[in-house]
Amino acid sequence: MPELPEVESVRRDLITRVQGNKVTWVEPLLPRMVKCGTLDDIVGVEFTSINRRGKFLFIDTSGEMTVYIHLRMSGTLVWRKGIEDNPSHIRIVIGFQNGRLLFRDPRTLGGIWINRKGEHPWKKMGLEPFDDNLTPEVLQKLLVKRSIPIKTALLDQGTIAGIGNIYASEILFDAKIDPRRPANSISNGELLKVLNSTRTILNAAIEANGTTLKDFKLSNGRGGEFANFLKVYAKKEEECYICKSKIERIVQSQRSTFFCPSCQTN
DNA sequence: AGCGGAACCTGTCGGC
DNA sequence: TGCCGACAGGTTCCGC
Repeated sequence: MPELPEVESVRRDLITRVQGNKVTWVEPLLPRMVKCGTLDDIVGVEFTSINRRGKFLFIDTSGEMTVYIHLRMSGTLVWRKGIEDNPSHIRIVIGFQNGRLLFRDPRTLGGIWINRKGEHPWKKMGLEPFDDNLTPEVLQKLLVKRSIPIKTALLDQGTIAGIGNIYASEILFDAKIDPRRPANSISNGELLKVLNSTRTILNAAIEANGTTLKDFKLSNGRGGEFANFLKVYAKKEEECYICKSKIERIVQSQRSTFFCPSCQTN
């Protein structure tokens, strides 16, 4: 479910809920979602800062451990301050004196890692989209041996961190590039367009608190507003707002891709 | 090394 | 109403 803008929105939201708070109790209702370490190791420590890398949230603590959270497809974090019953599909509970943070995840694909400081759970992670070191030249070097479609390459977290299925389609529409083109056929000038579109779209999506199509919610239960600004994603058979052609849906790497066959011809 | 496809899960929705 | 396949904001693993 959540891509970079959604995770970033969750991060900003969490700062207002749990930054500076001390964990007083934990409850791993679905233990297999604790991917590494044990929740017991964070009882008694303070959450000192809430950070993000790609689609991972990570929380620095006053103790020895860092808490990493990945929401995968259907994860959300829910804040409850009273003693009401939990909503459905709560897998992990992190309790504080003033409330509790609930990791809700119907599909149970998400996870939490309790790692020693500096030991992150990801193997390969590209530069952050807003990193000044991310240039067309860097991208070209990453893609030169890759014959997979550019859309699929954008989903690879080793290319640019944080892009997912919605924004990959939106970015390529904005850059006017055919999602089916081999990644290593994209010129430097076009990679600059991809980069600019990535930044424009992710920025706008963060400002809108992300995209809520169905499940995505912030800890207060509210969704993001960027669905109102999507140009192609989930718009099969609708008219392209620029040229009035019908938006098409194709499948690449077992995922939906949406694009305008007339605007994205290069 | 790079690629395609299956696997991991559960829920929902549309068609017949 | 009920069943069944398609589909869902993601990643990892396995064989070629």
